[in-house]
Amino acid sequence: MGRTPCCDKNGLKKGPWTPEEDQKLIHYIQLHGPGNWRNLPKNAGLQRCGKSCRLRWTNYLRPDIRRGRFSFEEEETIIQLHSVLGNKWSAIAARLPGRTDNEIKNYWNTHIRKRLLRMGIDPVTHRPRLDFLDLSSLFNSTQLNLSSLLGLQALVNPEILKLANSLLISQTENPELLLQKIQENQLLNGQIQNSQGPNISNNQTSMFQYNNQLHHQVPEIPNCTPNVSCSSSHQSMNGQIFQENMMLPLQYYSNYSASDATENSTFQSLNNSSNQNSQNFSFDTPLSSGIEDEKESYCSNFMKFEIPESLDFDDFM
DNA sequence: AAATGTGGCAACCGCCTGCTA
DNA sequence: TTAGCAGGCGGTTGCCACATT
Repeated sequence: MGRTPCCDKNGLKKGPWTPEEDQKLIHYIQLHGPGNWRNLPKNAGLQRCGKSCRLRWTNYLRPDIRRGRFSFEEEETIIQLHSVLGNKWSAIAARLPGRTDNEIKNYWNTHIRKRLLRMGIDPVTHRPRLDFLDLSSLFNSTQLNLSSLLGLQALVNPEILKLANSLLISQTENPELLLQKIQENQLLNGQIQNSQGPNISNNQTSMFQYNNQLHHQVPEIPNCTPNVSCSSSHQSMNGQIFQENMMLPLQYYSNYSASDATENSTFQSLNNSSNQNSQNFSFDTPLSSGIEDEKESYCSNFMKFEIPESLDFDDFM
């Protein structure tokens, strides 16, 4: 069965919408409501196809659309939902009030996806990409003492491991439950925001305080990207277990913010946080360096993958 | 100042799904 | 049961603004 075009394209306008066209569409929908997109252009006096009108309305003109940069919480939610739903942009958008699937899709492709790649995280699987990591630097680094590295496992916050584990289980066994948890998390974030005012930096600070603890607990390994921490797992090494152990806990994702403004506010927040407790956090790169460098350094600081204690490095070689 | 490169985003394309007759 | 249709969806394109050379 051949798919017939939604409208006769002859004589219909394409390309960017003019303010006049927008006004016509808004006026018509205000009077008659959305729907019946096939007949809408004719009735509204628009030389557009119905599909174009629907897209223009749902992606741009709808009054409940939230314009502007994505908040930190929104970015975090997108990443969490994408790890469960994949490229189901409409499903993700349904859980982000005021955001359209198109907007989220664009934002993912232009900001989040690239950043995950730069961090060595596969944006499809949400797992670290070994092919992106310069593992040789791990072995060639004269400053990396492998035995002491493996001894770090006791320093990893067990709560992080617990959360990562529950996330992994939820993701693989019960995606719906994970979605529910994410929604609960969103509600909680909203409550925190409401109780603390509209400034998201409060929430960011609380989140980063936790990361700061992590950062404090796991000593830096200079000249080693990514930095490596050890899992408390005592499972024997095999491909599957290793891969699952390599699933990143959510905290690692939350260490960046994709929009420039949010990045700046994030770093301000971090900076303030570190000022309040200077022993709790320190940048590898001085804050006087470029923002981009800060971001890279900042991201790499948190690329702390879990490596099973029994990992045999010969398997890699 | 001009040419070129790059990133972001609105909009389009074509396939899929579900409803209806 | 099946054909036809409208609406929805994800992938892709192309334009424009800004950055860089």
